[in-house]
Amino acid sequence: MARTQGSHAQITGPRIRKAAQRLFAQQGYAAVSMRVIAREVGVQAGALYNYIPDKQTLLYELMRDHLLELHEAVGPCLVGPAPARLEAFVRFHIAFHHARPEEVFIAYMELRNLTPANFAEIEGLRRRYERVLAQMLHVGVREGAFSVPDEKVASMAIIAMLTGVNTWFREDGRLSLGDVQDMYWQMVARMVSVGGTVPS
Amino acid sequence: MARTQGSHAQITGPRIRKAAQRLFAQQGYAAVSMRVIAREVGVQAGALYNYIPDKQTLLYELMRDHLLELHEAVGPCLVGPAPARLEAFVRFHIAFHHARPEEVFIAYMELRNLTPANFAEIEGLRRRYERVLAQMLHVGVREGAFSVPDEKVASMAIIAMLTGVNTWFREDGRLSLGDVQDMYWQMVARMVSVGGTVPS
DNA sequence: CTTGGATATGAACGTACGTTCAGTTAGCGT
DNA sequence: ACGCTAACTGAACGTACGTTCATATCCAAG
Repeated sequence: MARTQGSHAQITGPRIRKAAQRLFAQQGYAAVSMRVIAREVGVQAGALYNYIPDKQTLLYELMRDHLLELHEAVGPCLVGPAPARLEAFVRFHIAFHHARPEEVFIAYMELRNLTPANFAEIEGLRRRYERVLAQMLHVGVREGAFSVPDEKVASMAIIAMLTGVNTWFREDGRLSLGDVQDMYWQMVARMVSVGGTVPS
Repeated sequence: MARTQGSHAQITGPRIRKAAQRLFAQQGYAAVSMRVIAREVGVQAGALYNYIPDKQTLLYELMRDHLLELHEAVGPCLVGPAPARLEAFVRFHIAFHHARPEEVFIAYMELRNLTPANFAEIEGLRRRYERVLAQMLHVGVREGAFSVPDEKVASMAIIAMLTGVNTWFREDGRLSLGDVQDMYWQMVARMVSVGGTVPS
């Protein structure tokens, strides 16, 4: 047998990526075999190599696509006065990451399974995103709207705290995502002293 | 050959754990074989089973010991007035985690490689630590020293932000660990409104 | 109806995995 | 001096790994 009924390339390709994404997030890159991904898609392992050069590239492209999408999506947060931009960023980061738990998980957990060259690329994209927030804080501080101990440290602190939402928030819990966005914005606003100076 | 010169059980046992810790942190549980751990210790793979029942238990015990040590070490932070307790907690969490990057990395990244029973145990210990901070905030809010949108959410936000230090802080960077502790305490203090009310 | 390329199969490659166990040695207590 | 046992070796178990490739089938275009 070969080429089973109704099979098409434009369907199999994306299905491989989706299956790999789900399995990598659930069990980890090293723990998921090509044969398991293939079974999930409904083909034999050999067929995967019509769509990807190897397992490593599959992981790399999942991460890269996620980060490129992140960069595109954060664009609209970069207009308006500093406090409004920061609020938009906080709400955006929470919503974007909540909508893509698998991509986020992989992008954070599987960095060490990348080859050095691929790691450098992904790390670069991640750093670029962190600089978006750092720059936002920098402008706000210069304008007198924000006050932080250190712009880079504050941006790392804020991103870590926002990304952390994914580890505990559940859709069916006592809080809605909107509630969580409100709370985190309130905490971040206080942290950077939006709307008033805090005594030392 | 058997039993090479100068080998002793009370040395080999801890060496296995140390080697596994380093390798798991560097390459991930699934990517590290028993043979590699054994080579690192200087024995054959079979000898490992004089000290551990299996690979899974080795991972579980590394995580459990780390979390138990964390619980013991946080004890001294639980005395004094609420703001002092919170400051002690912030400084403690940063210092404790900075001193144990491998243990921290494993405890966060390898949860999904635990069997369900082991996962439940580790998750319980992690939750208990989170409740330490949540309780601290609860008391502070009741006494009027703190103001947060939600005690549980704030505790998750603070822990995520503090743990995040491990992902970027380097000993040889422009900041000392003391600088970082100061900055994070300042940000956390503002976040929970220590020392003054912040306008909405 | 024929044909050719796209799409898949399934076997095979060499290597590695976690774990067990009979056998061998080293060093201690006596 | 010597036996005992803790400590370790090295081979073996069955299974799985990522990747390649000759082969087979399907479908669309002519």
